[in-house]
Amino acid sequence: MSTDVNMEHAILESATELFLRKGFNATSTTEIARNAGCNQALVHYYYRTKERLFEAIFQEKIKVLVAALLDVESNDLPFFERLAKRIESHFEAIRKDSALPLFFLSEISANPDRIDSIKSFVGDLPDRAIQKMHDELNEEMSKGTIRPTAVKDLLMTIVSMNIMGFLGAPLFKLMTRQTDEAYEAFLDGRKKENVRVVLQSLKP
Amino acid sequence: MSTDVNMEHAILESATELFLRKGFNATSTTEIARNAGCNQALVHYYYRTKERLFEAIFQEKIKVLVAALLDVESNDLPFFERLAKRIESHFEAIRKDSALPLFFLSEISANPDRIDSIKSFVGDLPDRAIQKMHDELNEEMSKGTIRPTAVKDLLMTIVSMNIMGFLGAPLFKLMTRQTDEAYEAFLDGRKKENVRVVLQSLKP
DNA sequence: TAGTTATTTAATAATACTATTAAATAACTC
DNA sequence: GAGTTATTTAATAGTATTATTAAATAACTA
Repeated sequence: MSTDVNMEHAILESATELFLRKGFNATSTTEIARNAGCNQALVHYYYRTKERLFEAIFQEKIKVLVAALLDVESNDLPFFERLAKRIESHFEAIRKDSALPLFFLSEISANPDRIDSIKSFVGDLPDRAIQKMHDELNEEMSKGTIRPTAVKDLLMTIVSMNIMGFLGAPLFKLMTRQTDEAYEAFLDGRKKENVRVVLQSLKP
Repeated sequence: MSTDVNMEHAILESATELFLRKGFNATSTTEIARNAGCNQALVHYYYRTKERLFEAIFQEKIKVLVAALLDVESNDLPFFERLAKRIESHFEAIRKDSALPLFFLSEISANPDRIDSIKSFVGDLPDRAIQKMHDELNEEMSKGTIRPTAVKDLLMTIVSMNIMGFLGAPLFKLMTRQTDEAYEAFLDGRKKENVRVVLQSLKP
């Protein structure tokens, strides 16, 4: 935490950390203030309400998520290599902010209205990304290089494979009795494994 | 809710529903009581504290989870068919209680101590299941019918594929603009798709 | 039916939390 | 440096929450 030259920012960082780890309801503005090193009233001075503070963070994190899903502006590699690159890039994006998936899923579950906040934000970006992928898949299918494949299924498979290792970390560590280090190493291997599984699943 | 012949049970059901949907912190004993149709003090009469009530439910749901992961007492089919059966059975187990994965993941994230509660409960069950699968895989590998495969990777792939469709439902529905019905149909298809992807990933 | 125990409620103590206000301090402007 | 604005704090109103207690009601037992 940068020496509070900017307390407003320190509060945002403190709140981000706590909201991501413990969720909206389990985090109090008192705790946010303590963690940021200021008086509790200051949290309200800058953000008026806990809800607004949360919204600010939620919106910011939606940006990160959307970027992670779509930013993979790909090059002119052949299909399979291009796809491999995207999967790896998606994997790395999640690794960088690995608390995000659970954060979104639980906050949406606890308060479904928040999905509107996402809806208005992402607009038609997903549609365009899906359309693009659709075209790419069609081209390969007509060449017979991949089996008939629905975009939704491919996307679901990629996201499933890439997210679960991070999402389920505590439970997997427990079930497989792995230390934190061993699990980190395991995750490293998953990146390649995910690519392999997805690509192989497309083979005719 | 069965006409409260048994209010203790009604409270448990009410709390289960609310805890699963909104999590521990977002659920008050007042709400649990209202939802069960009784006075708030009765919740404490039967369960003393909110924490104990939660523990009771958490423990009960661990049983369900463990059963879902391990109960697949399989028959004497050939390897690939046996595995397919297990994957489908796992998929159905999750579908039956599809709020459980998020419930565990978020409660553990919000309060990591809860993992001890799981640890003491499951004992060496995971170890034995993993060992068993390990033996089965080794047998196939030595016959050359599957590629070299680590149990952990195979398990992670199966769980990833089977859980994500339920876990990510709200977000996937949003991203792909599917109605609830369309998404249900999509999930139906996922069961077979998951089996296909996993089996294909084992091919040498 | 009288007495005993179990269930349920109303009332409330104790606490924690969000948000506001007024005052104090620091930073800035001219 | 005086005046103005921005930042920060202490104090607190208002509310919700968990948990307890004592009393009321229902169920059971002999």
